[in-house]
Amino acid sequence: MSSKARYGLYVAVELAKNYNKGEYLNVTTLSQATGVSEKYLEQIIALMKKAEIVSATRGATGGYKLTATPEEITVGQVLRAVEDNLQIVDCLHSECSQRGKCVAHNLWGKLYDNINSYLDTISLTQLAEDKL
Amino acid sequence: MSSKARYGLYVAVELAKNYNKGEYLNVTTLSQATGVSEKYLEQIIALMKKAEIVSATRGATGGYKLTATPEEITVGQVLRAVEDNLQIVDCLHSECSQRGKCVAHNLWGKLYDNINSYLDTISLTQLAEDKL
DNA sequence: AACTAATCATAGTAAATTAGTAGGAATTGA
DNA sequence: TCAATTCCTACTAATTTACTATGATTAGTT
Repeated sequence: MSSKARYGLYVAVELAKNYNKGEYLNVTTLSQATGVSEKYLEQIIALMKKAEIVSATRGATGGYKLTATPEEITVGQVLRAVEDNLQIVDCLHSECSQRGKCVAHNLWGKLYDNINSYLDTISLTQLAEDKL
Repeated sequence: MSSKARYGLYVAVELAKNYNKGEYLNVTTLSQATGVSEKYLEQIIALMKKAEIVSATRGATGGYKLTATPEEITVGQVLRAVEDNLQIVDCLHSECSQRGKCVAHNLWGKLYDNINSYLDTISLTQLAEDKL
């Protein structure tokens, strides 16, 4: 797992903690809470936004919030949004010249399913409360 | 997963196919069977040997064979031997200054356990016969 | 004893990836 | 209009990956 995965979880947990307030948290606040630079967080949050885990408002008073409750959003959603390597190998979800010939290919597919079904059992609430 | 993981599985499957003959396969044979260079395979097999999945004899007529039956050896054993990244993050099994403070750390541990317990249900025989 | 075929050990390297930094455009509330 | 914010994209140093290369060591054969 890359630093993006870890930082993505930090951001998600921070937004989860503040979810009931209904406010948008800006990147400066998130940077202070997580200890990650604002500029790097922007890039990571952009991926989460693309995956529709967070929504944003721009301009003054802008910021980010979760698009669903922390009970509904899973660790799997966050990691798939942020971590390219979660797909195990590049050829798994693109075309692969060895498809069918490579003994590993099907294994990677099954492993991917296994990992994701586990990660999707864990909500942000569970992660935040360390109830794994 | 790196190329070492894939090639490690190729080698393991090839040795599994020839297990009943009881012979040692040399790296030239394995290279031809897998399409991977001899020199790169040597390095990968060295890791498998260190993990006691394969044994070797040197000198003329030397080569490699599995240390147990293909039914007994699991895909998990091979991948742990060969793939550093299987441990998800470096800090998981070494000292980590953030231990306890980092919400991700425990998750990585649970994920690691989950992945390995899955991979350890799959034998080389199953992999070779594509019965996942 | 010499020869040959093999493993074993380790150094080196080009390409790709990671983990950021940096600059500035676009947006929006006051 | 101004100021605070997100959004977009280019750049870069350090690390990792995926090998290649060289040579020492070992052991069966002649």
